[in-house]
Amino acid sequence: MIAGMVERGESRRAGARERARAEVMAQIMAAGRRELAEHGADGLSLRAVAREIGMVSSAVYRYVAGRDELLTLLIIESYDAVGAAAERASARGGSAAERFVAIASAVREWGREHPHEYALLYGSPVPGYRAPDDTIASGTRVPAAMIRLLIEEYAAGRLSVPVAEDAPPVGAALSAQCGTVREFFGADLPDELVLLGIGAWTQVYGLISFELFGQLHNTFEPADDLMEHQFATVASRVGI
Amino acid sequence: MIAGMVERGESRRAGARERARAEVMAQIMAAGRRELAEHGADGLSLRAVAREIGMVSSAVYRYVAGRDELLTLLIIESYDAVGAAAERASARGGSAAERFVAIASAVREWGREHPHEYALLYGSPVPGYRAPDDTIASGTRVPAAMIRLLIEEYAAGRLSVPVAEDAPPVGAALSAQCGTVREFFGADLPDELVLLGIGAWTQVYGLISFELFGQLHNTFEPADDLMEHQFATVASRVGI
DNA sequence: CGACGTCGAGAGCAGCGCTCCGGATTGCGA
DNA sequence: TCGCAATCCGGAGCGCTGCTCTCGACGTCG
Repeated sequence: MIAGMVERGESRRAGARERARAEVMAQIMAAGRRELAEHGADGLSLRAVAREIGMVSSAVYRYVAGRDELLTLLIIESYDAVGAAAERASARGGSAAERFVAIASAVREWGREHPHEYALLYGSPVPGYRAPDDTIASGTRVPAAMIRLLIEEYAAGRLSVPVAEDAPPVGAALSAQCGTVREFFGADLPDELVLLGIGAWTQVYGLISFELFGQLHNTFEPADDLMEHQFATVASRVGI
Repeated sequence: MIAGMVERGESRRAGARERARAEVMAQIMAAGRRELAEHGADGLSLRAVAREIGMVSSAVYRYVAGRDELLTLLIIESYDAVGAAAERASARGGSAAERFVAIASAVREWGREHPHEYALLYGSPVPGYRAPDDTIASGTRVPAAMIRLLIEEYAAGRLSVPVAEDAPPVGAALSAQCGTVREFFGADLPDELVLLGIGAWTQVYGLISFELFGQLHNTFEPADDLMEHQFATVASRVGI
């Protein structure tokens, strides 16, 4: 048996057992992904996952601590998926404004293709469930792509700090919080531009969420034109 | 018995039975509100509601068709509550900018006090649950308060249509959708200002949701300063 | 006063998350 | 190579959920 495995090139050091375990784990994740996509976070049933991969429910607990942990794993996976989509969109090039719109559109597109996952990431947090810190690293990829855009433009001198006299002042506490963001990126970006970026991201998020959560029903639906217009407006407001 | 009721001024036409029914219904709603506030939408259990009012679960079905209907009733109630809060804030007077910030702050405050209700209204829609049209009337009260502000300012001639040459054009389809909004209010408001209002509301919603849904964790928390700054920024951007 | 309609209680079904236990299988070291 | 120990899977079971059905009791109205 072991000889056969070695013959097939399966490293004995890797451990056939670990391989099997990894495979089952992958099956669980895949089934969980399917269940999540079809029935949503609330409908994600560990028993259904077990059924789908031909296991009894208690066996799944050997791999996953519980429903919440499976949900967390899927959240991280989804954060990375939408983050990667945003980064790909940004990397496609073009003017800064075009890249910003591309990022926003990519997030929207991903959300339309994975509404349940989007809801899991950006909708109301599942009650009784506190997102562990593991997720925040993956969760910042989308806004990071936007901020990075501003950083690049600012570094290239193509972005000027808005000096509107009626702009609200930035207090010390708020400035310190902006510093946290700046520190995270290890780059220079004035408070005003950090806040401009936050405002842009929150508006994009608000627009996409309104569409996906059905708040635009009976008014701006289909929302393609609205999104295109608003994304462009935000981009021009940012000054890129 | 009936005589006694009549003596106490209880109209016989109203029916003692109907009175009792209304009272039980009120108890169900109150218990549902408590459960919702404490355990969230997912934790809202019809059995727990029944238990709380000293009934067996099946009896509750005489009053409510099911869990979804109870949720819908609570949604409408909550929409009206936050809508009323926004309208009160707007009615407190002040400059247009002050009133706008007051509306946004009122919504934020309401959300902080009723996080589960806010999530139910503006978070991911409960899977498998389609919001009936009953809710949309109540659901538009908050954005309506904001749009109404713009309408008043525009009617008073204190608001000019932004004519930035780099502003994205408004296509025919989008303009028609803006017309729907205009028609709803029965007032005059250029497309550009409608879209400006939509943008303002989506950004305010995005900001509040980010705070309440924990997306600002480890960065802009506490978020009071950020909110104050961003709300003011949005107000000044709208031109009020 | 009687019949009808309403109401609450109870039992029951299927599903859920999760735990515990027993038997089978696997892998590693003696 | 053999045996022990770790690992793993299946089954049973607990308490919870939403929802349905039936039955007895009661109020309401003709």
